[in-house]
Amino acid sequence: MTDVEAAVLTPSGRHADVIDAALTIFAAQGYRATTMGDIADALGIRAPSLYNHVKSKQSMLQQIVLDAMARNLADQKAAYDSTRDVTERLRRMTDANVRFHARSRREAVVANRDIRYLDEPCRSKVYADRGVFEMRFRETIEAGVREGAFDVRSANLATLAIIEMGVGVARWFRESGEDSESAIAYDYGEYALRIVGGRQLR
Amino acid sequence: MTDVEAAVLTPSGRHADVIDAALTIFAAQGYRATTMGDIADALGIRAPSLYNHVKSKQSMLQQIVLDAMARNLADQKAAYDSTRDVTERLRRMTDANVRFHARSRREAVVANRDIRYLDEPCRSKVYADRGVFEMRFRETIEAGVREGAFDVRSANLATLAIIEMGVGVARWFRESGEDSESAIAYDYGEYALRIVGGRQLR
DNA sequence: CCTACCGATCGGTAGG
DNA sequence: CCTACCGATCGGTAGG
Repeated sequence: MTDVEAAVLTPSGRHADVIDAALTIFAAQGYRATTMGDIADALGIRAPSLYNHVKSKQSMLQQIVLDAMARNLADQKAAYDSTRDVTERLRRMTDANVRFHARSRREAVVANRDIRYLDEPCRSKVYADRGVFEMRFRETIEAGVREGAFDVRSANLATLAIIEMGVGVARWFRESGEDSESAIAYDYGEYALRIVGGRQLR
Repeated sequence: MTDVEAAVLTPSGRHADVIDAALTIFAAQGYRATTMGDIADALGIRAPSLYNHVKSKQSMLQQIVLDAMARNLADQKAAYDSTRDVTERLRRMTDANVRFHARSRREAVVANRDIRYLDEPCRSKVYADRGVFEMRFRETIEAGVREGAFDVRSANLATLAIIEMGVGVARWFRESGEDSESAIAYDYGEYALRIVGGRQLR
């Protein structure tokens, strides 16, 4: 790397480095139990130096959670828009949710566990996003029941069960584990269709 | 209540009152964000007075989590031992897990979210208990696959999906909600059988 | 990016 | 069950 490249990359890249270190430590220890000193240690600097790159501890949490929620919602919307068949739509939304929780484990853990420490209006925004997220599953399952493609007593309960099993992936997934992200996403897509009583591939 | 009854009940009942107040506030705010002053406020006393009833903030967390884990494990074991039919066994264990997470919402939230703040050797004990808990599901599903009662690619993935959807109940269940504890327990029992490809009642 | 430091908060103890 | 208080920690600022 030339000096010019370093001069250009370092100022902009440093912010991302700080956020990434914060993300790792927030996920491992919890937001409230993480000190600015912990984050600084991970970067080999002193705590006050962090304030050259981020505004506050709270601002890091907000960036992490808002960005993660936006990505999960965008992936879900792409899955939703990719087909008009309810069976395929439910499978693809479940697949997207599982992949998000496998790829963005740290973000998912922090967003779910530390959402309560978000200052307003950020916290309300995240709850609202979550409502939209749930609604797309619920409406898809309700549509499937109306069309006769699915057979389940409560679309709401099925929605919550399908979402929660995907959220759980963030808690135990390891890159080095027995099942690949794709294997898990595929199987969980099948589970979702089984839960709602829909037709499956296998 | 007579004075004698009050004299007998108050000293022993006070410890339980403190734990219950701590449990409510731990669940709402998180262990690290809860101060001894918060718990004292809920009881109408001053923070130092709490130490007449409990040893420390940490000891309250340990009692709450250890007790909850023991109850969930005991309920699961009763379900496991109540039948030798794998289908009925899986249904009943799922039912017990859902009922635990609906009845002991606060305990479940604290146990799952704040387990990392448990001092050793308590933390290791809880992880070990969790291993036993998972193993009973895994073995039941594996047995069902061997017997031909279930049809699922990965017993491990099905185990995690079934457990996690039950854990999720603690996050949204309300006594006043649309579905009763029994309705949810029943439907989730069906979901579990559907996930593993087993026969269902409906 | 650093050192020095401030104001606030917290778990727990002393002593009654 | 209380008041008074201690030692430690923390997020953030000043000033360089």
